[in-house]
Amino acid sequence: MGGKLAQSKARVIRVTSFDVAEAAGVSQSTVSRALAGDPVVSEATRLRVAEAALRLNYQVDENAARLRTGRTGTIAVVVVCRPGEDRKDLNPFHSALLASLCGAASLRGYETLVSFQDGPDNFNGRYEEQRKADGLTVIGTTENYAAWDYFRALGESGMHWVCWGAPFDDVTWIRSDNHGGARLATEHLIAQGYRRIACIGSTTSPQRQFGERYDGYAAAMRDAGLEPQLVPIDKGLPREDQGRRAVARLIAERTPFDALFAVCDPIALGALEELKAHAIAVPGTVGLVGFDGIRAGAWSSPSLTTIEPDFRAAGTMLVDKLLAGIAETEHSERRVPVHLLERESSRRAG
Amino acid sequence: MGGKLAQSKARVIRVTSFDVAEAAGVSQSTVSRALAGDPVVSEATRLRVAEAALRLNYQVDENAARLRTGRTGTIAVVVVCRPGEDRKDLNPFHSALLASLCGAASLRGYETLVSFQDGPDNFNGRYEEQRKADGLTVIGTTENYAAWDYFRALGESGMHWVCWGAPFDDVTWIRSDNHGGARLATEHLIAQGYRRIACIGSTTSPQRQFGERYDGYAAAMRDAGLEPQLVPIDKGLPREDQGRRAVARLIAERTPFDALFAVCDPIALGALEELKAHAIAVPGTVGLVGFDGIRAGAWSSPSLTTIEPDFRAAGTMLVDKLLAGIAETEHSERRVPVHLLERESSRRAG
DNA sequence: CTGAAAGCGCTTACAG
DNA sequence: CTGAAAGCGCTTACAG
Repeated sequence: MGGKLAQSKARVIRVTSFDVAEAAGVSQSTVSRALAGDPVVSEATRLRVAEAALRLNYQVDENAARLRTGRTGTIAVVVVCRPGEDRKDLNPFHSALLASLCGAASLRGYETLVSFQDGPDNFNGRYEEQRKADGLTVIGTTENYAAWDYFRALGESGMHWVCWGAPFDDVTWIRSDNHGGARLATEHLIAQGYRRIACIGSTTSPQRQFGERYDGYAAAMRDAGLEPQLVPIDKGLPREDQGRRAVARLIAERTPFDALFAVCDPIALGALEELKAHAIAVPGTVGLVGFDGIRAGAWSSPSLTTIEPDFRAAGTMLVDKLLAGIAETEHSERRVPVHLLERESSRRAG
Repeated sequence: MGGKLAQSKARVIRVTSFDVAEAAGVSQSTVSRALAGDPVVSEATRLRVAEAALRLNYQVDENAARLRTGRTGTIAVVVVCRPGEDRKDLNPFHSALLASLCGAASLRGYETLVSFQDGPDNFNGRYEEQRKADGLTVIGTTENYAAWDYFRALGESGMHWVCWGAPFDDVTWIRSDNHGGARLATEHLIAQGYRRIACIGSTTSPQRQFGERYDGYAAAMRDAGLEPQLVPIDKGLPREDQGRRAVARLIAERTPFDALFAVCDPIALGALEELKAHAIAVPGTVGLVGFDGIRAGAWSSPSLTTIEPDFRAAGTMLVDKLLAGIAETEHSERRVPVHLLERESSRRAG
């Protein structure tokens, strides 16, 4: 009975364009044209219709409109999560990227239809076929390989999509300028007078950006006549712990080093803690630069020099690349610009 | 010509339920029933239909389905921005809340339709009338009063909505347990032996939580027989600067204090910087507790003791309260639980 | 400039 | 268990 009542209440009197037509004394098709701003309707009619629509509190039923036109004005956004992970606990990077994406779409006149997906029972990228969106953006954790395989396969069928974070290169992606950023970081350390600069990172991580950052670092080192040196991270640990372990290992092995480039900020912050634990002065004895520009780096002691991608650009580039794909327009950019955020951890006097 | 070409390509061969019907040798209505899982169709038929649908790559046109049923399975989320502010540059708090909300909706089987709104030309909360969503959640900056007035007025018309961040109390909101959290913070400082505890905050801010936090602080002080003392923040400045200024003023005025409770973490971090600039030991000479549990506080030196709201709960509570409103069910919770995150800035030996 | 009509692709009573 | 038919509320040729 409660259910029936609720249902009958839900079936509230809907105002349709026919009601507006009657109130304005015109036909339903004229209402549609007038409200859509078709210049063919006379100003007087448009006004009468607009007034009636306002008075009746009329809104176009978008489902009916879309059924006719096929246009949705919507971009689907899928956030890939770790299976079993709490969907409500997205990390700050992905939260910021999601927000940037939604904001950029909004500026282009699109709404975003967001869903979180973590397993085969809820994978869905068929938004175009379902007529729920004009295209798809996929972001989220790199680690969910099943998800990325699913979307890569879907893409074969010609749907419009772009992504950030896929573990492979043969899809349409946007990424930070990792190579250029790592080069910036390394050249900065060299300019500060550091010479034995090690890189805490990985060349084999599914995180493509880690490899790209190592490459940028190594290129800058070689250009300066210096020997690149990789301190590999231990898989499966939290990033901070990977940083701590890497430094602990360097010290235990008595490897000489006077600076560290960490392929991401959390690794750098962990490394910083371990250096402090060993009473190694930063930046006095060892210089340190991270990558990503996370906020926490501004409050560490010393504050962390880092490479900061332009996040706002990230959202815009994803949206613009997607829209270009839909419109079959050229759009060659796919690297988000980065800049050096120089703080204390790399500031060596002289 | 390019436009025409693009259009003709867009008008790609759509697979409908009639195509599936033909392929499976049944009627269109049977296809609809079979794919919807109607138990009335025979297992053999269901299999034939499912196979044909898969082979033809068929997906239900959700616009047509919704036009018939009226259900959307979608929650609209409006993010209120500052007018003129870059929509792509949402602060970490709102990014996290947005992500939490989308994730929570996802767990309840809903997708979220996100839009960013900042001015009268793009205000839109008419998602139910437009049949784009079953209800609305509004989050974002408190400062955009025009936006909040718009949504409050809309709410009068009986639409389903809940919000976080409105500058008034007479709407359906979810908030942190600000009073309880401030009490926790204050009692913690008292337990650590601090007595002259000042509160950096405001009792008149449109940010309702600031007033609630001051009240909780004041209540805890009085319960302990101590005198509450408010250090008001200067309007219109970045939060960090408000913290710096407040501490500078306390020192300039030679007001005695041995601890500070800041009504939010950024204010606390600014206060911490100013204390350090004056060589005042934290927590040795002055104890400090913030509110919000932002990540940066974990990396400050000393790290910041704070009150952390349960963000995951925030998204869930918003979604559940909205869904309860739609279903006309009881849902009385509206305070997100908080807990004390004890770190270094308040840890006084003895 | 306006109206009558077709049709977008479904779901769901109604019959059988 | 299945099919024929109505109808959800629009947009847009087609006529006038």
